[in-house]
Amino acid sequence: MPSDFIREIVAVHVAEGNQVHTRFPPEPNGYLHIGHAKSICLNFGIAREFGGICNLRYDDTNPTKEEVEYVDSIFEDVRWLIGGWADHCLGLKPKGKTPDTMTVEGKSDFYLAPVTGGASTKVGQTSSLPPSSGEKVRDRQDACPTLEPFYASDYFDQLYQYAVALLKKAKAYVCDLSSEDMDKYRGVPDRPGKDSPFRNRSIGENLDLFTRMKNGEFPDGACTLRAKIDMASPNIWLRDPVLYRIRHAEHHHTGGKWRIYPMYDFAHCLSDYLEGITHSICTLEFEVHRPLYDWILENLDLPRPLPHQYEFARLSLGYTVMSKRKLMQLVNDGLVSGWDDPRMPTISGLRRRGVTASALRAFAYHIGITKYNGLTDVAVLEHAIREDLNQHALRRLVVLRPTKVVLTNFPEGKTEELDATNNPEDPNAGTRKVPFSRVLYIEQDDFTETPPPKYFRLRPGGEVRLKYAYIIRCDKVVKDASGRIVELHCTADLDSKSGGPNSGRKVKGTIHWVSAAQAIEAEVRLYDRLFTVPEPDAAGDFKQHLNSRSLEVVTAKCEPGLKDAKSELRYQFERLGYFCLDSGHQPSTTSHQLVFIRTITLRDAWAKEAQKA
RNA sequence: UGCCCGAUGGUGUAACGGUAGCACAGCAGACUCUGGAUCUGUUUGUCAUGGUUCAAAUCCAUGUCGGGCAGCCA
Repeated sequence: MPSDFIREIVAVHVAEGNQVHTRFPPEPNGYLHIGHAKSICLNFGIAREFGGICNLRYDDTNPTKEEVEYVDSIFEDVRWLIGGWADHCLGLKPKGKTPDTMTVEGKSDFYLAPVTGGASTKVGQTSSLPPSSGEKVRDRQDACPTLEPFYASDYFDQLYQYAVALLKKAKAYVCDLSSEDMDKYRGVPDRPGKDSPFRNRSIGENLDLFTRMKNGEFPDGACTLRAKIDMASPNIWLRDPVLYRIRHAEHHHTGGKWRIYPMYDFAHCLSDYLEGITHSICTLEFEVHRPLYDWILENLDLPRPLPHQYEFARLSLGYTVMSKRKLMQLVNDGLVSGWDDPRMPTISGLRRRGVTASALRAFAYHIGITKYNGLTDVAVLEHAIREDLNQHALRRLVVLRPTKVVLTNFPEGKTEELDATNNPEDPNAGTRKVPFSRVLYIEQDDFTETPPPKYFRLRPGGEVRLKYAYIIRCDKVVKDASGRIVELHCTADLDSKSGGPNSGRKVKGTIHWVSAAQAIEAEVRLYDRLFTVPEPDAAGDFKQHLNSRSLEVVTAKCEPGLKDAKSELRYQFERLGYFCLDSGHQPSTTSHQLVFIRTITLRDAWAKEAQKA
């Protein structure tokens, strides 16, 4: 079980006999990325470890930036990530439900209870491999018939009433200052601001003005509702922050009902309160907002226990960018194929790439939770991916860049069926048959006429074992007029067959191969990291550091059984890497029936050795 | 030059006044019909200076460096 400073706080809270209730509150203005995955694993992990619930809530208070496409993708990504791990902790609510009015300690109050979404969300997989990776939620009704995530926008009525309550206590006011003037009045961090000339309007006048704001009597920007705190505070966020602004805009969830929309600071703490959140966990940049979070709740004189905010460092990953703005730029500029491009650090991109949810969770576990802003080495992610895939991936023989081999002493027309292990890490995975015949393909890299030191693959006059088959010796290199290798003539040691009585003879190298007659072709997309430098957004335009070779497409020769490859399975093409079917692939885009994506290469000790030379 | 937060090997993290540990990466070796996996060994660290204490990564002070805050974004 992971341990960090936030879990320590939660543990104390639980030891005192309290329930834990967290929430994951994304704004639906883009796709979720691996940084969100860190937050999801934290919030749902805490709920899971301490017997609590974690609500999924859209923080949708800005209608001009949010879209239903993002609402849907977020729900899908969250369910995929926590599937088989924390479904039972997922807090949802009945469709269309808004907060109940209740009385606590003689005070009128609002509350919206969660329903744990486990069974009803149809994400019940327990394996680390998702049954339908990357399948879009095309029909929102279908995805979850009776339950849905929480929406901050479902609280607009209550939020409005809380604002009125503040107004009645003379703790807020309607301010007519333009945005530019407000900037001037705010002052700068080391100089106090000055009071707005509208700061001391009467309660009656404020109430009237706020009502008229709500009724849409003023244009965008004409005025705002502000908290009356302290224009001289050293904390900028306490200098009479804006609570409501006017936006004559259609909202993806509330439609045309509202002309005023609450700001994050006002909506977030109260949404937490409404849902009975105990620990409101966010990233470090909100640390300076915490006094405001507390101020709003405290000054409303609420009857139930108040939520508290805790902050941790967001994820920075080497060789990638994380901000939604930059990711959106990559999408909009056509630099990648979409939010789910396999090179994107988005959850949907990683999923399409073949990364499993359990690998992502393992990654989140390994990086930990602190308040230190560091840069996490991608090697940690890559290790988590390989470790997970190594356990589950089915081994298959595929040649990415073929060189033809003719076994001159093997009978023409003869085909043998050889036994091959499906997964040496998992005896239950069994074996399969692969055809072997006179003409084969091997990897171009597995033969050279000029072997460097320690090269122990095939060379003229040298021997290698063909995995699961025979030891062969290269007798002759056949070239065309331009000197390009056309084929290799080899002889097989027919006494060396794998599993046979005389198979014990050792040779230095073992290589993979595919029988030419039975081979099937597939398009294989070899993805590499998107950027060439560890910190693409450190300075200047991050797009300058795009890796021009982040995608290479080859036509590979595959063992015939791969025609039945399944998108929910993961494959290891032996000695090459981990691959999966492209779930985002549209059949019309290629002449090949099969399209594989390389999730990640195998660790390659030879590449390191070769580099030394 | 205001306020808030942070600093432990190359990287990320643990140690909660009492032996600085783990993971990744690196290096060396064993094993291997995947140069994968596995196994073994191993290099490298408490930002600085003072103070408190029998004892400080930990507490205090000062400094240095890094991050955040001046949207009617979240």
